[in-house]
Amino acid sequence: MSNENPNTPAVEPNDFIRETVRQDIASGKYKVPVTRFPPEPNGYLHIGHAKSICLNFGIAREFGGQCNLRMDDTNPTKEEVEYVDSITTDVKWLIDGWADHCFGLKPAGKTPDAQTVNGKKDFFLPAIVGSHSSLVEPFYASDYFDQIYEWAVELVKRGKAYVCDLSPEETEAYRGAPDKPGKDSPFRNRSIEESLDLFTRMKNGEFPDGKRTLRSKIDMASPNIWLRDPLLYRIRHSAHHHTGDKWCIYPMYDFAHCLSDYIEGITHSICTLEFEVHRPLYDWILENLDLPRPLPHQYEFAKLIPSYTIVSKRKLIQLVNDKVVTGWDDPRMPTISGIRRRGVPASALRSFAIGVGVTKFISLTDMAVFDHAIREDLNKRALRRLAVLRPLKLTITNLFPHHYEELDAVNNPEDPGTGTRKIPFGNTLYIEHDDFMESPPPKFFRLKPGGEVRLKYAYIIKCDEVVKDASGKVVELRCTADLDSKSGGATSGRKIKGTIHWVSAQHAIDVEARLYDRLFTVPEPDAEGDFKANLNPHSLEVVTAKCEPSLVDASPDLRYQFERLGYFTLDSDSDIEPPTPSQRKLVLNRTITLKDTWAKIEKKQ
RNA sequence: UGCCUCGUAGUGUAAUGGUAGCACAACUGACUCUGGAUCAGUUUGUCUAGGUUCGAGUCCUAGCGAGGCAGCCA
Repeated sequence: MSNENPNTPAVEPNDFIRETVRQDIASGKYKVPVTRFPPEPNGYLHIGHAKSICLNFGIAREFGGQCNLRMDDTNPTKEEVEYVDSITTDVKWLIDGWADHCFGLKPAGKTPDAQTVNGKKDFFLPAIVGSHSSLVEPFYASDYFDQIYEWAVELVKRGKAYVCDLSPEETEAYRGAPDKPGKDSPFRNRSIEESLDLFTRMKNGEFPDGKRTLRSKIDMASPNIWLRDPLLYRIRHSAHHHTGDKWCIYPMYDFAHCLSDYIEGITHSICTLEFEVHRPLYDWILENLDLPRPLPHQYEFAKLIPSYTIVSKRKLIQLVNDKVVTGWDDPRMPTISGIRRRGVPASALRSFAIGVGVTKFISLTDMAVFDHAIREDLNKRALRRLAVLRPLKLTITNLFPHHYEELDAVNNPEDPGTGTRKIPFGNTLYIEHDDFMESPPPKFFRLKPGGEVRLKYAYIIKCDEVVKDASGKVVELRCTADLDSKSGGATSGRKIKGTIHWVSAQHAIDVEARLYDRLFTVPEPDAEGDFKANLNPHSLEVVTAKCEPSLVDASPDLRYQFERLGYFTLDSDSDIEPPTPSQRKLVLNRTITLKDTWAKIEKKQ
């Protein structure tokens, strides 16, 4: 399957961050932009991350730069290799064929080189860009622990940092409040030598967790809380997924992030709004270390908040642990892996993630916009197939029971190059149960007693008889066909308002169709109260669908449209290589329904 | 009661002192062997009050509203 978006926008996106990048390149501040996508490996990537990925990689590709993937792994108690792997897979999938040529990775196992620049000591770890080699891997902030430690020592030597013995509770009390200045720590003015000694001993594991910290020395009275001598290092006797048990002290986000950016030569460090108040600290750290190369700068944008779902990692993990969904990649999840499994092409997700724009205004993005992006993409590429989700038997009484013919069906009217296929037709069919109503409301132009309808690619039929079982349920329709009305036939031009899909009962294959719907029933599930009270009880319905036989060859790389129903994709629960085609177990996920004007009319009536 | 940020149709997003546009949604209609797609059209907007200016969504002031910040999380 081509990963190219069939609707690549003619105009490149523009926003306040790109504006800055443009100016920085024009002024010669940087030669090319180097961005990074820095997730913490403590959960799966979701649709909100997709926006960030598209922003960072988008800037890289538009300005001839690069974008590094970096694990922001400075907290050993929360991070796992499973998440590193899923993140890497998801990023690759999302940018494949679009920005993989500016994907910055590093040689496996490589850490920064010490070098001298303009007479100053420096650490630098350049990326390998656009490599598909297996000898490259993502960057890890934890690969910089040696360098970050050295810089911490440097800050102490410059009198810009000190070891503090305050307990966590005392530290909090000393910090003050947003509208109340803090108080200096009693350890703030201890000697450089003593801090150096204590910091070394912290590193050597002489103290238990929480006993001491390394703090910057800035201003306890600052109106910005993040400038009130924020912590640089804490003690954590805990193994790390990437560095093992080498360390028992770990740098805080604020200290590690700006320096990681610097080491990789990042120019524009883009993050979400909640880090806005951290920016002065980001700058303070870099400016107080006398670094020889150009410094990175931080820019903030509003994260994506989609309606009818949640993106909080804590809540997502709860859905997984409580088995509300089958896993992180359940097609109802807003995770990138879930979206992928649902059958959404990467190009559709990108189109959405780019289309929502980049601002500093926190907004709720209507999921209908994503739905539209998916349909727009899939409409262009999906192979049309006939399938019936809820079968109703239909017998054509003026054809013999052994009647057999093959009809031509178009694979994709949006793409004539995909040609046609043959579909079998006989006197016994299945049609969609919804396509028949015994006493329909006005404007229902499908089948009704005595009414006529076109069978797609086949004949116009008339409903003569409705057969019911003992309970009164309709179990069969007996119809006569206008035998001259076959597509291309003598009376094929007759105007019939309705056209319905069907499959030949004798030739149809059974498929497990998983019909997914949105996971929540309200636009903002976690606005108030327990978000799980807003779960949609009908978010998954499983039916055995009757499909045209060509689907035995269904491929996970292709997308299908079941005509008049929706878009489907092969799920990984299917057999890929069965002993014989007829033994193949097929599971299809409904990616999204087609737009349904009738449902809207029906609702109004 | 501190600091920072943000307010443009229902939703999201443009307009960089010069005709408020686009997308989604909604609604009409055309076309249709997918009630899909496509095409044409309609409805709805600059938070408020002052000021600067020939001219303000844009600049200034004040107000109102929303959000963020007091993890040894990121």
